[in-house]
Amino acid sequence: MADKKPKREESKGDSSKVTFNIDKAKNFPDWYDRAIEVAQMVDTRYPLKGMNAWMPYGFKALKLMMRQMEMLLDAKDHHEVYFPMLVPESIFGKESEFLKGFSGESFVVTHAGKNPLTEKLYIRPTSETVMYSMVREWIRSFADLPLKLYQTVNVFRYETRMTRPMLRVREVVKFKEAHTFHATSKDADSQIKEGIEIYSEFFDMLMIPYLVVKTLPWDTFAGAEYNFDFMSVIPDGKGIELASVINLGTKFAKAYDLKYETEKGDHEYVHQTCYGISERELGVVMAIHGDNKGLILPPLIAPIQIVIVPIYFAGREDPVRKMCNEVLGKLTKLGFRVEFDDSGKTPGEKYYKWEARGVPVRIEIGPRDVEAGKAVSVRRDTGAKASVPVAELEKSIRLAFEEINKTLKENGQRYFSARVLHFATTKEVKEKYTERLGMLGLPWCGDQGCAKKLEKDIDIPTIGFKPYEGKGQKCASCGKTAGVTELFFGRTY
RNA sequence: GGGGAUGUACGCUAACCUGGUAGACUACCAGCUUUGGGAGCUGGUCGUCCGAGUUCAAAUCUCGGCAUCCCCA
Repeated sequence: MADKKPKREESKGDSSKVTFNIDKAKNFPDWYDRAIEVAQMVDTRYPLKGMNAWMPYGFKALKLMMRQMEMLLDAKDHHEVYFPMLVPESIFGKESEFLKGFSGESFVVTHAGKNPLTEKLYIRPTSETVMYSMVREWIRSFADLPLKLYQTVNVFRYETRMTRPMLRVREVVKFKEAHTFHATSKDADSQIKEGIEIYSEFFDMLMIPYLVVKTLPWDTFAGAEYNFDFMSVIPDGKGIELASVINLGTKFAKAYDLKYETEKGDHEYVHQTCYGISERELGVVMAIHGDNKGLILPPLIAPIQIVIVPIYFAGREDPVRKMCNEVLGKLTKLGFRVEFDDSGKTPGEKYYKWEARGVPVRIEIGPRDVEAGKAVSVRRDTGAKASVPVAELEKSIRLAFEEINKTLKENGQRYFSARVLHFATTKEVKEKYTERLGMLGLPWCGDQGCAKKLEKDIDIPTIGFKPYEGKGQKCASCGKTAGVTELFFGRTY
């Protein structure tokens, strides 16, 4: 493994200098570790696999991101709740498919001090079982439905594969899981649509490009009827699941006896959905948009949106400091998250520091600016500098934020379209998909045998499928034209 | 689950093979000085993963534990 903290790269001159020099497509793990380190997102030194300490800056970014999701959920009548972290084995094991899927990767509490517990306690790997055993008491009649809940909790999964901060962890931090309860299967289906809309809006806000696919029937979430996955790609070409929107049908309702009384007085099982996101999303934002200076954060979730760097000269500090404070006060009042870096470091060092953290806009103020009543504004994404009259700073910053968003969105789309490829036949895949990076789609008739055959043929695992825009595709396996969808393949995280 | 590698200061690394004063860089602290892209000078703080064994003497050799990383299933 390369040095974790190599010597500074040789400078090419001015703002083209970088903090480190790692090709994130070729050597993603090293790039990602360095980016996290220089941005002070999480501290990876805690001696437990897959469990990291969140540092102030990283945690603020995470909270800002999660706040957006809360606003989206609240706007659609989801209510926040909290359920316990420990689950008695008797409750955990009620839904057999769920038990099969999750018992192997759960941490289990067996002792209290030295004394063995009479019943094993599971630490939630996700909260279906905990919540449903209680919500059973909360739902009496059709008038209680739909019930849409969410909670923000840490969940624990004993990952055996390699872990990576945020992207794959054993302690998932601030897992935001929504669980909904409905009278009919039709209602549950439309809730799935709402879930997809909420998540689409969320990922659009974060400038994360994605693909929504339906998971293959033999590959659904443990205990689910069907689910949709939001998939993106990280720079090394591996697919990554951003989120899953899951229709649980009545499987859990039957296991946990979740019934409601209908208008006629009958008792019916409720229909359920669930969907969740986690810290992983932040990791993906960093991975897709970061560069060799560090992070590039969308202004929406940047803990510091604007940093003010004073340029002092001996004996002339006061007017500069005064103006910096004025600008700080003015911008803060306008609602921006602003930092005035008045530390004793040199300007250059400050530039590197705040660029590493992905601060969208930097304002430099020196004696020249004070005299002219101007400030220099620098964009993190492009490095473009502009001298702006102080009176026009607000306007200029708002415009810069818009442009940064636009740039990130376009970069994201370009990035993604180069990594999601569409083919008609396996022959074409073998000829053209030589680097085997990203995800690829092939036409598929819907038959399990055909999917397995294609998977084996091109030696890349299936991800999920989605309808084609047009018509006329032939299944790449059997050649049938009826009911053909695009089946996606890719190596995933 | 199977295999391999590694553990020295916040970080990176030297000394380990061949046992004998733990050293450099970075970071951090103090002072001076400087500031439009990682300045400099002086001084200072901090370290051999844990346990056992061998030895006059262990960072170094042996055994065990713990942790991390990598590869394979």
